[in-house]
Amino acid sequence: MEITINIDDPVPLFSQLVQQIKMAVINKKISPGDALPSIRQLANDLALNSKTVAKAYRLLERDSVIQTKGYRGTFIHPDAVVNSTIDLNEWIFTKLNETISTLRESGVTDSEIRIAFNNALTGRHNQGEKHVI
Amino acid sequence: MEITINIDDPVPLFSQLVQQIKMAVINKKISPGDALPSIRQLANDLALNSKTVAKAYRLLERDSVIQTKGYRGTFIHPDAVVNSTIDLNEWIFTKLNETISTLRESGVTDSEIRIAFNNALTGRHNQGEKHVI
DNA sequence: AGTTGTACCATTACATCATACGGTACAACT
DNA sequence: AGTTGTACCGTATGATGTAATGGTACAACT
Repeated sequence: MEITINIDDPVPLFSQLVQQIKMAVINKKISPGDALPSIRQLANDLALNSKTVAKAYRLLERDSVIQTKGYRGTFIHPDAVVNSTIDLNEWIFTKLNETISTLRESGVTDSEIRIAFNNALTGRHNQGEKHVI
Repeated sequence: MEITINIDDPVPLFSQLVQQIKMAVINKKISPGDALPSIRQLANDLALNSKTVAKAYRLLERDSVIQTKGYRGTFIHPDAVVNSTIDLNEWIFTKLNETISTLRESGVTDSEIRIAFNNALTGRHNQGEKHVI
């Protein structure tokens, strides 16, 4: 498994890692059950911070592409091949697009959508015009 | 119609204007058909930039609270009373919250939601992990 | 003792955006 | 000539979020 990180690539480092590991799974460079290098080991090899690698591993486990077994290390998930082909971002994009389209059709400004989005995401409510009678 | 703008209020100036005009309509300080001060006039009276007032007017017309008739000036919309009580932001907030909840339940990170949201809003696609086979 | 993943504390650089401002110009009216 | 709303150019500031970095610490194992 050869992983190459490009600092000049606009794609975030942790994303490059996620991509390449998924690609390695898809292209059978690594198979379910195989052990992955430890976070610190990989960080050292790629000259990255361990937090960056940890972030990639965390996302990969969320997508069930890898499995961390605590002190025993990290391994490729049994269903890794299938789960590597699933593009979660595509689904997120679609979901958000539906909502945004609905709002736009009602004449809502992109600015207003953005503000409301941030409010919704951060949990706070009623930022802006609180003219409720 | 007395309008007071507070510079120290964290609420944006144009929002304060929108609020106060809607409140004036609700409290019958102004009635449908009444003429509003011109953008430049009001900006001058409140010591605001004309663009700030114009932005408020634009939003008020979008909400059908006022009606601009070009060179003839701006007037209170016939349905202003009803439309002033409608809280569009509430509806936007609810709509976005539904989508965000759905995504979160699927383990999607707030960070990922934010990135996908920006991509969806700016129209661009496939930012981040483009590992599609 | 050394390694595993993980969870905190933190800072830095960079990008994006909202808000508000200023100037200039236009057509259509009084 | 003066006014109306509107549209375009622009700049400046403050806020916010991402990405990436560093250090420290923990329990559970070999």
